[in-house]
Amino acid sequence: MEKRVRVRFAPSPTGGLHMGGVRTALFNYLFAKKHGGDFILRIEDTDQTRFVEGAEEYIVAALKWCGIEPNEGVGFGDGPHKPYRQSERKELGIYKKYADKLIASGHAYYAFDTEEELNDMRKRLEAAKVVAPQYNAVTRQNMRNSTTLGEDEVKKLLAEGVKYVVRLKVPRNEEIRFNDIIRGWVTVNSAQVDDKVLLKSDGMPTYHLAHIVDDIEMEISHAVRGEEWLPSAPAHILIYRYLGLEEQMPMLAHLPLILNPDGNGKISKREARFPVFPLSWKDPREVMPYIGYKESGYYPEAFVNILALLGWNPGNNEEIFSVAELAELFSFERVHKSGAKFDPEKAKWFNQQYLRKQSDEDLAKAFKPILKEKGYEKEDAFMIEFCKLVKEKVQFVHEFWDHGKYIFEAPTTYDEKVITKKWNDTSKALFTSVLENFKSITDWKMQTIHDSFEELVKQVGKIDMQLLRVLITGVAGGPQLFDMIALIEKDEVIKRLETALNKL
RNA sequence: GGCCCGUUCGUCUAGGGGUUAGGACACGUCCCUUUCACGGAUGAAACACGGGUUCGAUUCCCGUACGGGCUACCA
Repeated sequence: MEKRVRVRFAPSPTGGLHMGGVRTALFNYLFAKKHGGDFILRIEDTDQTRFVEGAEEYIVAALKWCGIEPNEGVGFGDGPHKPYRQSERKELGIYKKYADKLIASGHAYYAFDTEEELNDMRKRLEAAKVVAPQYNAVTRQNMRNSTTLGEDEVKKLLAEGVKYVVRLKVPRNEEIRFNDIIRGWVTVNSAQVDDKVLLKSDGMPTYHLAHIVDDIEMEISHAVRGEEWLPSAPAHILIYRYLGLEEQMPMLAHLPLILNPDGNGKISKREARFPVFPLSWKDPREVMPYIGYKESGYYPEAFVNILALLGWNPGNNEEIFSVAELAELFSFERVHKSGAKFDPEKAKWFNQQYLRKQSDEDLAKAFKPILKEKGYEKEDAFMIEFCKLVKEKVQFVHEFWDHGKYIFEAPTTYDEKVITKKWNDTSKALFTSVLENFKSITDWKMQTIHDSFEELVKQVGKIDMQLLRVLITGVAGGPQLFDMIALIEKDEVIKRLETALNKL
């Protein structure tokens, strides 16, 4: 029988969750949805030295904003496998049990080496031109551990409470093969794998032990994680094997990385000239907060859509997908092997697509507080009409201001290019007649203004529309001219025309 | 350095033994609009290189180059 699909997103709370992490969470979520399975949030807080205040809360909030909510785990309700925080699970003795089992079966051992001794070992190996110094089948023979020390000595050290770690006893030369859903068969020789620390001297498990124990105990069916874990996967295979759990081992899927748009390498929060966090993140160790996608004006649906198409696509030419559609379409077979450079320009385009789907009413509602900040308040009908007029020019709601502020504010300067090119001796008389014409209009509606203007043109000849636009708004471009004039309202238009005629 | 993974327009990608190698973003031109944008049309733009295998390779295999990841009592 097929195992029930149970996947997990298992970040460590060492900082804000960035877009790479969100994408990993997303792919887990989509896979779970697709197969009617479970999606779990597990917090891997086994490194006490790297714990960052607020990180866990941030992870939960970010997932909520993105709409990719786990149905089990920290912040989303306990399931049958609680607790979901590894520090709490450690207190329950869960990991030690497994470590002891490995020691008992001879697949792990105690190591008493101090930091200095480890450093000395590396220095010695480097001096001897060993290419990759590591604690392994060869070097462990010269170190202080339970494979070299006598049984009595080990017992004595343990009884004395001497600090120790538990290391995995990796064989000297053995082919390790595993089948990655995305990458296919990967083969590594165990000589490349070091004797990984399983239990640290503070009693905490390392990632290597903890995630395996938890994946087994939480009945995880697929371990979906970033490519950076590929090199340590062989060690993980060994742990499952030595625990006698190879049969229950989750399927492995290593996701390609999201790379920097310029230059290369993994996306880094420091260098990026675009947001890397879903929500703004204030690191307690740093002064400046990092602005997020949310604060930059992105819709969560757009953000998720962008992420989904980084390293995956459905195989057709479509690009706009809701989360539900993505869940329907998703499969690991269509996930790439190679990393994807993130393109901030295309990200904006995605947001624009989602903005256009919004109703004028919703856009008006969203823009209202921004306008208020600028010092203007207008009734709803006005706002809706305004958004309708300007929406096709913007990618973000806050851009309504940049592209439409002249509707609220009279111009202080006039587009020089247009004025130099088009303003001449006859202009003043011409636009004075426009002013008079406008003054005579009683029914200030787009069609009426337009018709009246047409009549005037018949009498006085061609009037430059762009010049008219510049006199009223100061800028050369903008939305449909007569729609805009109607929106600005009669008194204001007349006032602006008078001012312009005086100034020019 | 070593190991692992990868490589189709600038970027995201489709495709896959025989194609005019398709789409999207960005860019150019034109049309629409008495403006800008939207929209439409169109252009420029790619199979990293070298060897095989094959009647035929961008597609399969092997090398090389390049890129990335890992190389901690971090995840």
